[in-house]
Amino acid sequence: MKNTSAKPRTRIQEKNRARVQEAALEVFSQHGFRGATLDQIAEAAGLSKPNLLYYFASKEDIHVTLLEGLVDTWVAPLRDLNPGGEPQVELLKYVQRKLQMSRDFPRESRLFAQEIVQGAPRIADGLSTDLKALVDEKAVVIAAWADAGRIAPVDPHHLIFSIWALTQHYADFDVQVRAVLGPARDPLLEAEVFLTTLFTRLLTP
Amino acid sequence: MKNTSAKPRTRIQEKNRARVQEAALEVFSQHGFRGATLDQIAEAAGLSKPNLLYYFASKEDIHVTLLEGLVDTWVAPLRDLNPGGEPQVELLKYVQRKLQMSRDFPRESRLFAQEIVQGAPRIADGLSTDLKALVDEKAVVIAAWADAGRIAPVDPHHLIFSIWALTQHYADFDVQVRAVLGPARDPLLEAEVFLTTLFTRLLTP
DNA sequence: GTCTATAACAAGATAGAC
DNA sequence: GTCTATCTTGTTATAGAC
Repeated sequence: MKNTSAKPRTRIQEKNRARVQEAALEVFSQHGFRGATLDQIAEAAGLSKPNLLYYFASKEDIHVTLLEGLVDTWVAPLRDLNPGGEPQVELLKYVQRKLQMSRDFPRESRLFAQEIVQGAPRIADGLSTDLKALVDEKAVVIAAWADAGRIAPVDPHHLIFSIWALTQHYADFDVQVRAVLGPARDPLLEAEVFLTTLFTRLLTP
Repeated sequence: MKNTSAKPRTRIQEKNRARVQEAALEVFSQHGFRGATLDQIAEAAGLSKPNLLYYFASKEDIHVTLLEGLVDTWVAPLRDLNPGGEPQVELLKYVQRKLQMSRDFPRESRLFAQEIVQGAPRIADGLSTDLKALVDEKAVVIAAWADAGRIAPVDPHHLIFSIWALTQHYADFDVQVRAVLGPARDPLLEAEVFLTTLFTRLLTP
C-alpha cells in the first residue's frame, strides 16, 4: 500500500521521502509547480520516476507536503517576537532572523513567493486563519509599544509587511539584485547594514 | 506568411495582437509561463487556438512580446527621477508612482515577479545591462544628495531596492496582505500613508 | 522496494478546407 | 483570416516483472 501523508513509516521510508522533498524543493522553487517535471525531481533525487511515486501519491502530494512542512519554520521568527523584551531590540532581531532565512533558505522563500503570487491556491485558508491570527496577536504587542512611546508610532500590520517585503526581496529577487549590484558586491551583507539603519530610523521615537 | 515581431501589420492585426496580449497578461500573471495554456489564453481572448497562433508564432513569442513591451513602462518612474528637483520630494514622488503602478497594474507586476523569481531566463541580459545602467546613474544622483546633506546618508542601490520591494509587495503578495488585514481594510490606501512615513523618517537628515 | 514498459492524457503546433 | 480536425510531443501515473 502506498503511503499517504498521515501514515506511519519506517526509517528508510522517511529518509527517502526526505530526499524527494529536498530534490522537489530545488526543482519547484526554480520552475514553479507546473514548470517542474517529475523527471527533473526524480533525477535530482537519484530515483526512478515510478520509485518516486512509490513514496508520494502524486506530484501535487509532494508539493503540498513541502508547503505544509515549511509554514512553521517560516513564521517561527515572528512567533518568537517577545512581548516582554526591549521593543527596538526585539524588532531588529526579527528583521535579522528573517534576513538570515533569506540567506539560508532562498529556495523555500521562492517556493512560497510563487505560491502567493499565483493566488495561494493551496494555502489560502491558512493565511486568513492561522497567519492572520498570529499577525494580529503580534500587532497588538507592537501597538502597545507604540502607545507607550517606546517606539515611534507606526501601523503594526504594515510594519510586519515591510519586514517581509524587504527581507524576502533579497531571496526572491536575488537575480535582479545581483545583476544591478554587479559581481563585486555582497547583497545580503549590505542588506543587513541597510535594513538595520532603515528600521532604526523608522522605529526610534 | 505569419507575422513575426518586427514585421509591419495592418490596424486589424494590431488590434487582435493587442487582444491576445491582454488575455495572455491575465493568464500568464496568474499561472506563470508553464502554468498557462494556449487554451486559456485563446478563451480569454475570444479566439480559437489556431487563430491565436496566426498572430503569434508560439506561446513563447507571446510571452516575450509581453515582457519586452512592459519593461519601459516599468522603469519609467525611476527614469523620471529628476536630479534637479528637491531630493525628498523627488524620492517620495517615485515611491508614490511606483505604488500607483502596483494598484493600476498588478498583473504586470506579478508577471515580472514570476520571471525574476524563476531566474529571469528571458530578460537576464537586460537586467545586467540596461537596468543596471539606469540604477547606477540614479544612484550617483542620490549619493550626491546624501553627500550634500540634503537627505540622510543611505546606500543608494539598497534604497532603490527597498522602494521596489515595498511597493511591489502590495501587488505581488496581494492575496496574503488581504488575508492578514481582513476584508474591511484597504491595503493600497494604507500603504500610501505607511510608506510616506517610512521613507520620510529614513531620508530626513 | 525498485525497475522497465506503457497507458492515458494534456498541450503546443500544424494541415487544409472554407 | 478563421475554423475543424489532427499530428506530435511531453508528462503524469500505473501495470506488472523481478
